Amino acid sequence: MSSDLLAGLNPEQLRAVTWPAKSALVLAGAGSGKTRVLTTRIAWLIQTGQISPAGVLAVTFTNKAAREMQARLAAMIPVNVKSMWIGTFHGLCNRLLRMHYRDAGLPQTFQILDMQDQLSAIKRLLKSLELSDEKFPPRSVQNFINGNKEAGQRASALGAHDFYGQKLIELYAAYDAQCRREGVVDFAELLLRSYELLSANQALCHHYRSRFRFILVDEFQDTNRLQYAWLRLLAGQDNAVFAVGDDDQSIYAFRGAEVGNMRSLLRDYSVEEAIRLEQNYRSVGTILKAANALIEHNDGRLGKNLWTEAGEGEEIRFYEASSDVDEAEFIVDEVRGLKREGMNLADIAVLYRSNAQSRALEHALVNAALAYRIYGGLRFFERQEIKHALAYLRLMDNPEDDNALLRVINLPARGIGARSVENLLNASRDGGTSVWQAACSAAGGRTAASLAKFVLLIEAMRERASGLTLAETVSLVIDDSGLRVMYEQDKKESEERLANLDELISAAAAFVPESQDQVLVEFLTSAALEAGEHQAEAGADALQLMTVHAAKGLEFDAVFASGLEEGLFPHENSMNDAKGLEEERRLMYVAVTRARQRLYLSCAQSRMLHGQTRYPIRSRFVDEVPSELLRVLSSQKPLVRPSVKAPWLEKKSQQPAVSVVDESMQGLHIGQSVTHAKFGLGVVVNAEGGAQDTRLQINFAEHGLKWLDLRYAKLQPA
DNA sequence: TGGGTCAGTCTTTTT
DNA sequence: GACTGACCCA
Repeated sequence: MSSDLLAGLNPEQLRAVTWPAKSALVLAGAGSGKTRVLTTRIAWLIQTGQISPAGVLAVTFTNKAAREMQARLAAMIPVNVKSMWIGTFHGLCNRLLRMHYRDAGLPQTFQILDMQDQLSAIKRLLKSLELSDEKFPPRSVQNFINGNKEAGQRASALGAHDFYGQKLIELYAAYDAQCRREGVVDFAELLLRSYELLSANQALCHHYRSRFRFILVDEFQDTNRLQYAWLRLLAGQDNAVFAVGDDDQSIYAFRGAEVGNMRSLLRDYSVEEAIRLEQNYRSVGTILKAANALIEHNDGRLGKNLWTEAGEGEEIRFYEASSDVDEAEFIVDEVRGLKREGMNLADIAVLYRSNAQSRALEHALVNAALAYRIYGGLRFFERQEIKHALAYLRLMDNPEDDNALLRVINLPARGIGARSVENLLNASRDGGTSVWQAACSAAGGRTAASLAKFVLLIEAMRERASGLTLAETVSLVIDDSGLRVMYEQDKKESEERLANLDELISAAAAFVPESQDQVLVEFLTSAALEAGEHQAEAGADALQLMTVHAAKGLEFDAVFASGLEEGLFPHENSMNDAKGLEEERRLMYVAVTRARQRLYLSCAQSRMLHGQTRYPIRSRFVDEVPSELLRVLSSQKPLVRPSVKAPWLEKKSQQPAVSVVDESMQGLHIGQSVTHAKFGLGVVVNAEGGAQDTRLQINFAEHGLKWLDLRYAKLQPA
């Protein structure tokens, strides 16, 4: 009967699926059927009696992927998929910590801080320690803490060479102490804490080791050091780690992912050779050729070449727009055309490097009345009204949660202003208590009628909520806290916010808890862990807009890779070191390999960014695609930059550029491509000075922005 | 205390 | 452009 399962697999897939009970590394190219391999292997292991469902530990990259894997398995074999441990690292660690909260030294109902919460916790800490956030930017403190946690390092294990470093370490320790006091745990802490739980607790570790004989990991290229260590710990000497990944699609180094884990796995688990899945079932030939050519430019790859039995397909279309607006309009036109040809909007994606780029697209789409869906930006559980409501819920569950308390203590305004809060914070710091306790004692005092009311409000809500369902509780909180009235009175955006609050009640009604006794905690946990993954879900027929990161693992009939400009894609923060640039290129590789049939590449000669206009030049990634694969669209805009008068010049009327008389520019103008003997190709982006001393600012492809004196710089129109 | 305005800042990607 | 923090005034 296992032949059913294995039917239709190609030889490499079959080899991977039926790999014996030892560790393996599967190098799975984009569109090579890796999800199928992974799920089929689990099904095969169960069907051949090598493991029971409860012995399965599978790690996915997103919660959505975990759900999909469960659904697929349920369709493949008749087992209770609930008994399997399938989830993200964070989800699995959360599960572990909830089950063994005592051993882990956590309160039973510990709450999870998302990045926002963590940041505000850090800001609060800095304030209480009277450290200026100029010297210690909360963001970098956050990075420091998370970076170290992801490397498995506690503050106590760190050493510093200088005063500043020492201070950071102290902050890290103080932050952890604060979290402990408040009963909260950040993302990285979930992992680190469960790692420590297992390594400190032999019996527990053994228990899980003997349970999970087979450990399967998807998107292995995006695991970080701590996750790798966690896997090693669980695998011990005897268990088999079956890791599936693609080093060419490693795009999360910025948050600690180590592609090197792939090589480490080969070494640490004595895997002789990786299994390569190179046959692609997704894209046509030209797209694969482009992807292969592009990724060739990276060094140190494990090596892999995608091929297909499908035909060559169409050429890749390239369009260089005059502006971001023009680019958006071009995309809209093409999407309309595709729709006329019968393509579903939902099978078309517009990808971009950063979320901010969606604005121009959105604008054009609204004008064109095309249905679209944007993934990214603010997620549901990150919206302020939702976070406010959740904060009340958290507070009811655990009043020691200072983060939650401070968020809503004066929201809606109830006469507890900045001054009172300050006093509370001081009292809590001096007394070594939570802010809640400080509020309780201060509420007894004479001046604190509003504080007393707040304390009573929370307690009353807690009492009234007992015995209610989750949805009823959420509804009660929204009403009794005054949030609903507050938004009803507030005209700005109130409709949407109220709708979101109602949506929260619906989400609570639809929530399926694992157990009956911790429903609220589970709900809050899932809100934090799944805050809204930026992954597309099937829905109405609408054009899909998302970042390239969010598109990982997805595929579309047609893909627009937009904003292919130096400084944007590759992003300026990453393009100056080799590693950063290679990650950008992998990102581009991911973008390209999302497309099944048709791929568009586009860039713009001018773009509004951060509220000002920039004149970027075409991304090097466009040039890394072999030109014979490209079809350049728009005849009046050849690959070489045109030297027509740029339309955006009019907009620059307040800019210094205007003070320059035309003659002084020797026939050059802003937006024009030029070459310089030393700096190479660039674009004139600004000008200043008078007729005698004109200086031009030029954005060079290789050397970035430079001011050059027109009298000396020998510039040639390109 | 609370609401308003304004200037200044920082913008890559996210489990 | 969006969000923050600072400042001012009722």
